[in-house]
Amino acid sequence: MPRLLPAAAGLREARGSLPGATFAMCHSDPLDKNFDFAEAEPRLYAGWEESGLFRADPERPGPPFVIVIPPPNVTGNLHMGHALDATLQDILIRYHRMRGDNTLWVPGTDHAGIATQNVVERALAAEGLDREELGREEFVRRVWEWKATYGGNIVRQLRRLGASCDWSRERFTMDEGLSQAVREVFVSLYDEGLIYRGQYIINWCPRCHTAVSDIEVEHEDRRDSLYYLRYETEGLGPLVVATTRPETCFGDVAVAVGPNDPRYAAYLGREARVPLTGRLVPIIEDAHVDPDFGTGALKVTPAHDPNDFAIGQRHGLGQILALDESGLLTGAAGPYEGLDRFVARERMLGELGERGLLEKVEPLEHAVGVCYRCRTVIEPLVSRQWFVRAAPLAAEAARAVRDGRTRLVPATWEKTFFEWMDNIRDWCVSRQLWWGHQIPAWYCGGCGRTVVAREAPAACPDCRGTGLDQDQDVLDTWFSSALWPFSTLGWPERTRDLERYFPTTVLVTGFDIIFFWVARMMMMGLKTMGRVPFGTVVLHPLVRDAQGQKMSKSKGNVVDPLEVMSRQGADAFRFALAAQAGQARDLKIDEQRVRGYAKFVNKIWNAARFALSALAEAGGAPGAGEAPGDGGRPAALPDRWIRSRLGAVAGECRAALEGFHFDRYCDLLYQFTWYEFCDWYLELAKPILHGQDAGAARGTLGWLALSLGDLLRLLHPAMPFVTEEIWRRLRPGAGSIMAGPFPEPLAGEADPEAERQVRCLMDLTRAVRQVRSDFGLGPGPRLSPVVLARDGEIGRLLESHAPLLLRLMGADSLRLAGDDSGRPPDSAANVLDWGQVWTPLQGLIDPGAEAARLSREAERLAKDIGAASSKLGNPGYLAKAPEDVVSETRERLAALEDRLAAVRRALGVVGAISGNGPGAA
RNA sequence: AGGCGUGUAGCUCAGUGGGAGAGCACUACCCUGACACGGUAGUGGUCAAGAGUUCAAAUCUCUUCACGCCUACCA
Repeated sequence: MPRLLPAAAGLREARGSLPGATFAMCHSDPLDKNFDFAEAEPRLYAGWEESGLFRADPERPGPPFVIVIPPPNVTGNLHMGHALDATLQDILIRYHRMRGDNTLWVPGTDHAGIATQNVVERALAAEGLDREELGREEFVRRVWEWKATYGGNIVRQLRRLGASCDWSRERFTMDEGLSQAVREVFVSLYDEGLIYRGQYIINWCPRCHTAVSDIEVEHEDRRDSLYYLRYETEGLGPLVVATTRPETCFGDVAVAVGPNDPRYAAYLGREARVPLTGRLVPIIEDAHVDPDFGTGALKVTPAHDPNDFAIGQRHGLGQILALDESGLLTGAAGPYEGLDRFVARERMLGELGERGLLEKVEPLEHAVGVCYRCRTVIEPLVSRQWFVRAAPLAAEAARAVRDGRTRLVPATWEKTFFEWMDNIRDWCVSRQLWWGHQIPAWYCGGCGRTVVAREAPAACPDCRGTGLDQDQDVLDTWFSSALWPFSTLGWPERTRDLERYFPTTVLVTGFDIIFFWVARMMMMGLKTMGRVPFGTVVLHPLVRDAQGQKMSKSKGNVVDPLEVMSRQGADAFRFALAAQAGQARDLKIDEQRVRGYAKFVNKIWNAARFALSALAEAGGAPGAGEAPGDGGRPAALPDRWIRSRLGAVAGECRAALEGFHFDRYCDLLYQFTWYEFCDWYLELAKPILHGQDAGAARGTLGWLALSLGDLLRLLHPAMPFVTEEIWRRLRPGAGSIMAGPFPEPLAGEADPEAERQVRCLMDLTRAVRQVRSDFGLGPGPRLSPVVLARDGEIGRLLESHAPLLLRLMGADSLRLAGDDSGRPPDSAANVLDWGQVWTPLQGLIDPGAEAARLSREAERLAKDIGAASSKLGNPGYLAKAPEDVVSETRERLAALEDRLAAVRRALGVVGAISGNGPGAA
């Protein structure tokens, strides 16, 4: 009678109190040859969502395991980076959920200031509208409207991937609660003097019409020109200055030369005439000037160059704005006023040439700053902006990483992190946009006082005037994302979620936003919460195309994850991403590889098909929880073996996931599933299942079902859909596979004896198959191998499994022969007497080719034997190498020698067949 | 300029002190009753180059070469 398997024999049942779930009927026929992912994925996902298994409950027991998703842009569509990010997070979340941890995965989206504003502006342009026409209020209303219509894309797309987020906790960076968090942080940092407003040189995008922070400027190498301009002086002849931006000369306030530069000693204290304007500026010396670059003289334009700005400060020089916010020349440029900077440059060069003020032009390769959003050349500009004083915050963040409160994985990123944190500059947080968190600062029209407050003040605290105007700027979008780990949990309210789930456990993201996001979350988390916002940061590679090129629309090499999923299925896609998520910096996504894992999904599906049909044949599925057998331990060798191996693999999977080695986890399961579970276990189980012994068949069937279930559980975090679909057929009514448990190695299941015996069966089988293959026999001819059984145990093993071996080998009979060498075989392959097998094969083989092949093998073996024996003849090795290493080498040497002997015997046989081949050497 | 990283089979990549591995591709044979999206057996490598440390180096150290990325105020 089948009975319930005792817990000790199976893998632990679910702990905790995850809600049981009921599911809709399975639709596809269990006997379909392929998994119909297109049908199953949406159905399964809907079932999961309804079941409530994604939802976190702070009152449940269990250690918290919390991830906040890196919020994608609300206007965005799922790209490869998101897909990788979400896959890795989902693997961790599902693994920990199955383990019984109290898991929470917070999803959400980012309002993405510039990006979103640009997108909506483009859409309006298509309607013939522009933002200025609409006015701020109407424009912002349109953006919200846009968000309502299109903002759900990415969230739906994450569902297609199988992401098990807690959608009841979905957040948006401009939600009321999160906006409140933003104001709260801004005001308290201002009160502490960590936020200030000031007139400094900043990076200005003339297309987006806004300031951008230093890290939002990307540098592109460009071939440009270096122009040598003559600045006339009184009596001393012209002073030649090299510049790449001649149009900024209208903003020049000085010419600087290096300290103690003998070439220019006479010029110091004199004045130079700015070309085309006739304006006189002082000639000064400053340490910044590199005497070896250009002419060793530098024009100083404090309003339009960060270095010149610093020089201007040092020397108390003024500033002249030569360019406006659209990149057009100002009134300072006289006749050039109103011209675009690049147009003006061309025209000026003509005039300079005509007037003999252009000494020469040299080609120059240099880096040009461009806007990371629209790639327009950035114009440094003096402007009044809000800044976060970053150094003290960064110092805390760096300390937290140095003392291990937050760990970066892989740790090599720590150096990069410190490098930046130790050299951090103040963060310009104001943006001249309409879409975003408006800065909570008000200016009194009466007395000019600035009021920074959580809510709009009714009147000026100084003059009581009511004419207060709020700052028109909004905050950098990264300001609100920096608060994400706690703002999403309800802060500044003291919520139950915040208490239970903060700090979060792991942050998973690409290394490209370490500075933009990770560092700033650390700074804000430490400042605001007094704790690091996450314990571990997992930095994954960046996804590239199959050639390793960055994906971009202009290159046309963008691979759409949705398309890949619709062709190959979400499971295959996820598995491909995770299997390649090693410690490298690039992840090359190639659909061929995804296709390979789709085959793997098919392999799993068919293994299940086999098991399910065997269960059905046995008269109603006993279910994986039921198995006959004694004392809950498997009796048959294949079952003992697979239980032992499953336990070991479960342990390795756990270790891989705990260490964030997603690639190892995937590789492990791919190899085990295909080459052990399918190729060997199922094959070894077949004769038992189809055999005469009904009790044995029932027993193996139970273990087969149980083991398949455990395998599915191991695979589930990476391949949620197919594993769930099979699980429901395998254990109807048992609830979702995602409720766990995740298999773990149990001491009672390790069975080294069974593993050794199965290895031996495998070696023997392989040896015979090799004979068959080497001689090109095909499956037709029946063989009668003779095995040299050199010890009683092996003999008994072979005798007890003779039918199995005959089946595997395709042999008619299997004979055991004694051996007089007395050496115990350590590799069963070596006990086959090939000569006995081959002798009757005369006429079926090509002796010449066979002799050549065997000679090559003999050569290789001799080389390996030479290496191993010289090692064993080395006194240093024997003295210093660990004992197990030495004995391993001895065993290997013996095995190699056995093999060589067999190959030589074989050569003798081949020689005998050919009549003149190489003799038995 | 500085920092980081990479270089292992045709391709994509694991492997961090003791037998050079995986997937794909390739070759041969096989539609064996889960799967031809399959099975079996194979081919293929001076682990970029050189030197050093060690009984022992793909692995540790140094140098060189090639490539990539990041940071940076050479106008």
